[in-house]
Amino acid sequence: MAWRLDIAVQTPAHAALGDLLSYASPAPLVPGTLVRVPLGRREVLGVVWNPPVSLENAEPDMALKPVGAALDALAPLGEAWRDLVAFAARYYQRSIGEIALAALPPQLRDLSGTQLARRLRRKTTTGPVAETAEAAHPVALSAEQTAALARIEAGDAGTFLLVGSTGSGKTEVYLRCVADLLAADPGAQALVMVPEINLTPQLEARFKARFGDDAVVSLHSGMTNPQRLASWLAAHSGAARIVLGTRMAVFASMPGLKLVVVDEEHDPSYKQQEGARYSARDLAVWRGQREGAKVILGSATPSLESWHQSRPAEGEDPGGRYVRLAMPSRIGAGELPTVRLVDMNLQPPKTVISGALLDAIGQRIARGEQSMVFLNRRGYAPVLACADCGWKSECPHCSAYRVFHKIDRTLRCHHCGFTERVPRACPSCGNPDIAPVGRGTERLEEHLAELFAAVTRPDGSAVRIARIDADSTKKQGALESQLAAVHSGEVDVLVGTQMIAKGHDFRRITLVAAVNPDGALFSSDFRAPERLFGLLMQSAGRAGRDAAYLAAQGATAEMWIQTHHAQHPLFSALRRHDYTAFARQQLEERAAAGMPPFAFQALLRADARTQEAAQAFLNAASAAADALEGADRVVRYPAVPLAIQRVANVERAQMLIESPSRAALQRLLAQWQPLLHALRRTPEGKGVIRWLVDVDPHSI
DNA sequence: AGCACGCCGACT
DNA sequence: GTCGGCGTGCTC
Repeated sequence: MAWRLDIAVQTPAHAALGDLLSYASPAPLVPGTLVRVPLGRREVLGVVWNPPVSLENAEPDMALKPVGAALDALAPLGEAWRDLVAFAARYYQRSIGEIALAALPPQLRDLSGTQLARRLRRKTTTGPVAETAEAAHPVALSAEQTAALARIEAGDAGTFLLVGSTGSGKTEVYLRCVADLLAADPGAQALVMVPEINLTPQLEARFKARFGDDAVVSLHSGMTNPQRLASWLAAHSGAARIVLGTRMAVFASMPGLKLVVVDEEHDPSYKQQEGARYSARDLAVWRGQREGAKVILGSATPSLESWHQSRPAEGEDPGGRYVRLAMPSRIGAGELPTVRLVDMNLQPPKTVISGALLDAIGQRIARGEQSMVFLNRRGYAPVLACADCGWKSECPHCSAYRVFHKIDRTLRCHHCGFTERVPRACPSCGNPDIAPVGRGTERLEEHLAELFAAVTRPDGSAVRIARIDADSTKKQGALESQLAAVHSGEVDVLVGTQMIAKGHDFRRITLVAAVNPDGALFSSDFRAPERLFGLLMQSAGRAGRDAAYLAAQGATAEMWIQTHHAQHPLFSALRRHDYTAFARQQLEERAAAGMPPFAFQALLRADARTQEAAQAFLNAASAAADALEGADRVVRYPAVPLAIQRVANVERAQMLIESPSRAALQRLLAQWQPLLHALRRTPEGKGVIRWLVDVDPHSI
């Protein structure tokens, strides 16, 4: 008896291949089984997707290749997991195989069945969660935490938006929720996601302290392949009760999943920006509903989408898809910092740090407190320019300037990576006097060191300034050691990019300053204000996290913002720490303009050798869509170049597609896909290097 | 995506 | 005379 198996293999949806490939098998392998199959001249890993079909009476219309070895030491991937993958593939316009194989640990691809069996034997101890010292003596919950926890635990399932200010103890609610769940159900598993790899170690430490080392595994791209495989296997077998990870963890195989936590759910990192452009937060919500698991979305500044979808638990206004739970008070932390706006229009021209802010930082240094200065631009200066001829440090391959990095005297393109030594003189006119324009974290660090050269710490030693950004933390372990220096109090002033705004629990910082946040206020990206508000609120949350310390110091926590637009409503809401007012104002604007969350969007992007070719493809695609069913319910905007039009000598253009109905947008995209493939073979598709669809794009 | 086959420039 | 550039085409 022979069977036909439909198998998902890693082929992109771009190819002229069907989604699933069919193979012959002597055995009716069940869906979810991992198999090795021949594809062209190589052998690849695949997942049996559909129930086997008997070939008994079938005509041999196509010679099917036989499947290779099945990895039968491994339990087949469950139906819920396959549903999640299939949904993600459909929704984000990718092939099933692409999503499925990307969701599996890479090492599974080159491990033989026997090797795998050996790995599995090594660790499959499903035991009760260890009683750790911390678990035996949990901290008392506040009234707000108790209420939120009670509401989450009240029903069997549901999605909750936990709106808690920084320091309100959201993590403790997650921990309790997980603890109660695991105690009540010996087979239950919990998935906890954080936006960035950097945040996993501290979360892991906290969960392991509570639940023991064996109960917890991590899943993120910073791990080695063997580590990832081990974690994945532990999750898949149920041995790991808790999986912590970044967005990729949303696809972890967890047969007992009962709870999903998405911490800092508003964070843009949850949206994958390469390959399959999925939103791990949105998939987490879908997965929770599909599997009957509870989902907790946590944030101090929720995404406007989530806010809009949610309604208060005790409200007169029902109908939200998520239950909104508020935890406005900080626990063990001081009051939220006082927000001080510095109107830069009233400062002398070219002021970098206003006198008042300098004084405030200086006083803190003298008292032995720490300050954090935040500037979202790494490098020394964003541009190098010649005052004589007007030459600027443009990247020859991109429509962007190369950033001046003084440390190694290079000009570096942050888009394509092209790096050169800084020229001694202007390459255009020979003038030796070329100067940096604007400032990045490197220059700010240097500037602050000069300004505070004469200031001493309480013990009489010199001021210590540190910088944390993507450049300073490139080396393995660099971030950890730099953070440790801040925690130990060695550092007085910490300069950095948004990397330092997120999550880190600094106890002695009493002042946070954003020295130049204005860029996002008038950005062409309609989501920029939302991101800025979240980032500033999050940054503010770094100050005054330890009430006892503040009291001992007799200090108050402050958030300083230097701006040329002090009257902007964003800042007035920030000043009151009033997310609700900010959200209301933004949602009114969005509603009036028919933008998300009141509309649903997708982008069609094309990359080509020339801008004309890229746009020609998009225009042809748009014309082709006219004939599609339901096209009248979807608006297609004209093709435009991307904000950074050319990267690495590739011209980029995009077209926005929008509809008030998600279903209508989805229907159009599904029908469009085959037309787009076909278009590449036409004259309009000539010169197109690649095209892609981005559903629910984050930046436009 | 891989990985082939297939035609045109600088090297043993 | 070969090694190798990446341009089209195929993979159940």
